[in-house]
This record gives sequence, structure tokens and C-alpha cells, in this order.
Amino acid sequence: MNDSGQSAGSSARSQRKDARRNQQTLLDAAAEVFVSSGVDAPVRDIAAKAGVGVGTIYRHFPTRADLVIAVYRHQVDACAEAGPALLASSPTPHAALGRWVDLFVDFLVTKHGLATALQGDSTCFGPLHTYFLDRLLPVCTELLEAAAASGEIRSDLDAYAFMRGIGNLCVGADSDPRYDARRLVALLVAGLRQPQ
Amino acid sequence: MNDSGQSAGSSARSQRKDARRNQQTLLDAAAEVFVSSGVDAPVRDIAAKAGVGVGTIYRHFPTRADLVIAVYRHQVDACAEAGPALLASSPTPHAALGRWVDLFVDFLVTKHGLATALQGDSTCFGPLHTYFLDRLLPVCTELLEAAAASGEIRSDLDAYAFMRGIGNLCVGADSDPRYDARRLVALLVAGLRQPQ
DNA sequence: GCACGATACGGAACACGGTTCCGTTTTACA
DNA sequence: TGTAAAACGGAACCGTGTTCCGTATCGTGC
Repeated sequence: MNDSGQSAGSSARSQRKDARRNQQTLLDAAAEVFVSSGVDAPVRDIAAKAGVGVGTIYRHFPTRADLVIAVYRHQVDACAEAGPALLASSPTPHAALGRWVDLFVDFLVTKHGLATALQGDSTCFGPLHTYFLDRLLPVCTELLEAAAASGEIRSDLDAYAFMRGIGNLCVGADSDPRYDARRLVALLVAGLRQPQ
Repeated sequence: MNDSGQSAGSSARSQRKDARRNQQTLLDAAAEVFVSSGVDAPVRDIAAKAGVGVGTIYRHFPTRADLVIAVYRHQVDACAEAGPALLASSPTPHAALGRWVDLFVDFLVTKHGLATALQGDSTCFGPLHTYFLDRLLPVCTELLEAAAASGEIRSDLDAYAFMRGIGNLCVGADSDPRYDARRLVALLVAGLRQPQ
């Protein structure tokens, strides 16, 4: 359940040694390139960095999005797992929600272009969108419902819409010093508070 | 000041008749295609619809973004002009702000893909971003300042960040029935209210 | 009415992105 | 060591925005 990050294809066993090595090389190269050039760096650049042909990338990761998912899987998982933990350790559900949102926003803002990719026209990054949703939506729902149950926030907001809103607010947060996504998300969360 | 929508190049005078005719044809075709296929429709489709070559598009509109600007210029202007009017006719500055934001959001959500284009990686749609900002930022600033002066909202939010936030929230609002941008923007504006 | 220069046109060609395909190389097993 | 399966590399393909240049059209001076 925590295999070191292949997104598709058979698990570690049943792969040739060189294939496994290349997969890891690719993940490392992709991570580096994503940091230096952003998540939307050309596939060819990643292949070059890893010293392999583009074909090799596509054999391991059927699509760009799958590569991105594989690179960030651990962090997404960490974010998902932080939800229940925060709920247990925070004074109120609303506090837990706030902290969890901070975690998520920090994650998105830190990776250049990730937020943008996350809602890119379904054509290319659809799988990415889907993965984030699968993993994080249940957690977010739980947090929202807990905060709603405790009467701290209004209960009429879809977790899906909420998450998309947060993701959207993070778009372009890097590469624009005048735009502080964290602040706007905080405002959004503030707007969620029950009138009384 | 209200010339029917050429974005660049000399004004109506000093153009050849066929050039002027083609420009109008292009604006009409683009408007149609934007409605049916979204703002990110291929340039070639627009050229085909207008019955001209792509070269003709680029002679009239140096870049895709300029064409988009030309098509929506009137509506952006209308939105800009509505600001002061609303401020004058609304019971409070905050009410005016709310109505103006509604106007802006409706505009963005209505045009498929406009919001996405608006914050697309500066490479391609930079001019579009710039035009919207030039035109609307002053208006938005005025509204925010008025509402802040009347003590209805906090005064520490940059109008630029606010506008970008709204624009971002509108990304993908079409093409996803589960995502209601208007609602999230309303939440954001609610979060702007002064604690007391 | 006609010729000719300026203006505008069309669309092939280019740059650049993701993705596919297939001949070649490497691996693993007998 | 021989061989079949697995994996590799990168040229080729498709769909974008944009540029370029030979050709057609306009409009003006005669």
C-alpha cells in the first residue's frame, strides 16, 4: 500500500532490474526538474535529465499526469493522513479544518505550477485531478462535517466545491509576489463561519 | 473612444475597405466560436469560420489574446463603468461591492474558458491579463476603499489580490456542474467583512 | 479606363508541446 | 551460450500558436 511510487504497471516484482532502476531515476529526475522548472516542464527535459528516451517515460508513466502523481504521491498521502490526526489533536473541528487547509495550500503553493495543472482542461491532467480528489475529498468531507456538526461553520457547502475553490485560489500563487493565495484562502475559510 | 473594437493597428481611417470588413468578420466569427467552443478554440477554427487565412487574423490581432480582448472589450468596459454607478446607487459601499463582484463573476463564468485564459501562464495570455487589470483594477480599488472607509470590511486586502482571487475562483466554473463559483466568491466576500 | 505601388491576403512552414511506434538493445532464464 | 521476452531510444506524428513570403486586391494618379 506504500510501494515507493509506481503509478501504473505491475509492482516491483516481475519487473526487470533495469526497468526498476530507470523508474527510480525518472522519479528523481522529474522531482528535480519540477522544482527548477515547474510541474509543467516539457517531458523531453525530464527524459534528458534522467538520461533516457521519452519512450521510457511513457512506458513507466502512461501520461504526464501519472508522472506528476507518482512524484507527489507521498505528500498527497501525508496530507490525507494529517486530516484525522488534526481532528483528534485540535481544540475544535474548525481549528483542525484551518490547519489542514494550511497544509494543503502550502503544498500546492510550494510546487510551481501544481495548482494550475490540477485544474487544467481535463484533456491532459484529468488523472491528476482525479487522484487528488480520490485521496483528499473524503478527508476534507470529514473535516467539514465535523466543523459543521459542532456548529462552527455553515453546513451547506459541498466539500468538492470547497476543495476546488482552494485549489483555484492557489493557481499562480508562485511567480506573483503581489498575490498571496494563503491570505485569500484564509478569507474563504473565514467566510465559512456561521453568522453567529 | 467607442470605436467598434479594433485592438491594434490604425483606426478605421487609413485602412483598406476589405481590411475593415475582414476585421469585423473576424470579430463576429471569433465571438461565435468562443460561444460554441470556448475562448481557447484554435485560431484555425476561427479563421475557417470567418473564411480567411490565419495570416489575416494575425495581421489584425497580433496575438490570440488581442483577439479575445477585442471581442470582450465592450463587456469589460461595461463592467468597469458599472462600478461608480453601483457605488452611487447602492445603499452601502459593501452592497455596491457585492453587486459589482456579481457582475464580474457572471461575466467570467458565462464565457467558457475566459477565467482560465485570464490567468494562463503569462506566455500566451499576458496581454489579456493586463487589459483586464488596467481596466478593472481602478474600479475595484475604489469599491474596496469605499467599503473599507465605511468600516464594513477589513482594509488590509490588496485590490489586485482580491481580483485575482475572484478570477481564480471562476476557473472551470463552466464545464463542472458540481462547482459553483458564484457561491465561493460570495463566501470570499463574506470573509472580507469586518469581525464586528 | 488603366497602370502601378501600397496594402492585405492565404496558407505553407516553423517552433514547441504531448504521445505513439517500431527497430534495436538488454535482460533473464534454460 | 542461445534465445525469447522485456525494455529502450528517439524519430515521427498530431495539434497548438505564430511567422513568412509569394500572390491578389485595392485605390489612386494619370
